[in-house]
Amino acid sequence: MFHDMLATVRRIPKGKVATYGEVAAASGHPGAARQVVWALRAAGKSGRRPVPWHRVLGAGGKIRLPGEAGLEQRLLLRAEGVGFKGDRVDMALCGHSFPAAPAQSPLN
DNA sequence: AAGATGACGCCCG
DNA sequence: CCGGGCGCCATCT
Repeated sequence: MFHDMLATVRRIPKGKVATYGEVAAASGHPGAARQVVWALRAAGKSGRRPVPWHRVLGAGGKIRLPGEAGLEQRLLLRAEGVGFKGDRVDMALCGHSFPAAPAQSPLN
């Protein structure tokens, strides 16, 4: 399950970002933003696949990561060329638009 | 099975 | 704009 979230997060291109809610919806689990969190947490612990966790933000482009991790995330994003609006990420510029990938409906 | 946890999201004050 | 509270959903103990 969290695998879906991680897969979606991995699809976020460099220089772009997405919110937990977006990732959840794009993963086919709308409303399961918390599962994205859980997935990223689990990924950071067990999995250590190149999951661009830093490209995942809270609604409005707010960094929800506490402590140094949050600073780290900001640095990484800036390093990728993500535009910032003060402490917030400029979603209007770097907000990644998912191809609407409903995991249940590959048909289209 | 019930209770607790979480890097959330949105409404209200 | 910020803080607080409640709801959501999957997983773990």
